[in-house]
Amino acid sequence: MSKYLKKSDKNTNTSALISVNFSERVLEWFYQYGRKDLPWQKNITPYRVWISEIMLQQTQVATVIPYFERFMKRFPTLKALAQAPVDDVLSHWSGLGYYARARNLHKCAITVFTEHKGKFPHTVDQLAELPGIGRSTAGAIASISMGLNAPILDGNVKRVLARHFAIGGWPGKTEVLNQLWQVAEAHTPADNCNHYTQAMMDLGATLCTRTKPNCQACPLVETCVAFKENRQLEFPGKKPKTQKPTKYTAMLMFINQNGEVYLQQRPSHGIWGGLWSFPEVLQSDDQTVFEQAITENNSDKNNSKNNANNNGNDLSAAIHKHCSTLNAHIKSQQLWPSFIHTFSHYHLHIQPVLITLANNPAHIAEQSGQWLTLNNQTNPESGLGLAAPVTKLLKQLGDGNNNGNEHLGTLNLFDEPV
DNA sequence: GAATCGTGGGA
DNA sequence: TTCCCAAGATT
Repeated sequence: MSKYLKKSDKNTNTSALISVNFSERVLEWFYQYGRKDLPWQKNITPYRVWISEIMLQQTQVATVIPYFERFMKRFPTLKALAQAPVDDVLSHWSGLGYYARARNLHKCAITVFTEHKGKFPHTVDQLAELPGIGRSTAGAIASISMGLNAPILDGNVKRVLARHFAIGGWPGKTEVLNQLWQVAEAHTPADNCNHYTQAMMDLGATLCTRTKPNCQACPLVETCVAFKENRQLEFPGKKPKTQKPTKYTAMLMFINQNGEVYLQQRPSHGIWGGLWSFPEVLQSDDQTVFEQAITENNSDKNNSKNNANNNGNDLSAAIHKHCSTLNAHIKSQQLWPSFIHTFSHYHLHIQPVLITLANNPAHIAEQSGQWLTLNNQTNPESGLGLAAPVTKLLKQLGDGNNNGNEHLGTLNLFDEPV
């Protein structure tokens, strides 16, 4: 029994008539005005549609297109993806964000390859059991690439349905979401479901936009409750806003005499899971604590023994600890301008520290890090997944130690050696 | 039910 | 500048 089985009495009498009329108008509009030339709309296969749907989760079409092209070139088939190292997959995902999508994508490819003989299962329920595929993505894959009758409920469809049926409240609330799924099911047609799915997304993306909806051109304008009452912008309900906290960290950019930099792989869970990044020290939720740890070094260099705050938790101590572990000898170091990187749920204040070494430390087997040449860190050629701020810093390093940076004059230079 | 999980573009 | 949020899923 399907989790998403329609109730037999869902479409009755007038609602059935509206339903038929609703989808017919949407389809008619689509055949004339819908998008049909997006990369994943050519050579439609479950594999290509799946990749596109995962990339498009919480990500705009314009952003996805170049990633999709590169990804398909590197991983043309499910088998190619299943057999690739996860680092390679993450490197082709670098910059897209939500990296669990890439890890699940790889896991899913392996699952389909080994447990389903390389073919995606042809039911929504089975698709939704696969890693990274939820109900809406399963519906999209099933309808678009397999011709099955299945509803979807992405951000576009939520907006169209919420306005047309005046369904209030934030869709993040379960009750609102359930209402939207109910009308999504009720109006998904038995025939041409593949085109209907595409059509609803196009409607939301090109006409029923968040601001300035083009209602005059909409095939649903005659029955749209929000239009009739001129309340389009009230739907869908807004997410309650919360203030994002700020966290603090220092990134240690070690560069050896060969011009190689030291990166280490992050744990597979948590932020930037599985990506490669600079060693981080002095992580804190407290601005004052962090800034004191940063500035203590050069503010009181001649009196460090008498400084009550110099308790070993400052930047200098953290750097020496890392150098000891890496067998690195410091030649010089400097603070680069700090900057803010904003995530979906917090701000991260990043203080980069460039540490130029006087030697070339040997690789240590039991450590998760490795020394990498600087010039080919640009994704995806690096073969490693890199977080956006790391890519940015590596680029600045490669461009010649921050030359041309207007903020260079504000750098605080350490004495050397510390 | 509430948190977590990225990034870049547009208003 | 600041805020919102885009083809959501998972824990």
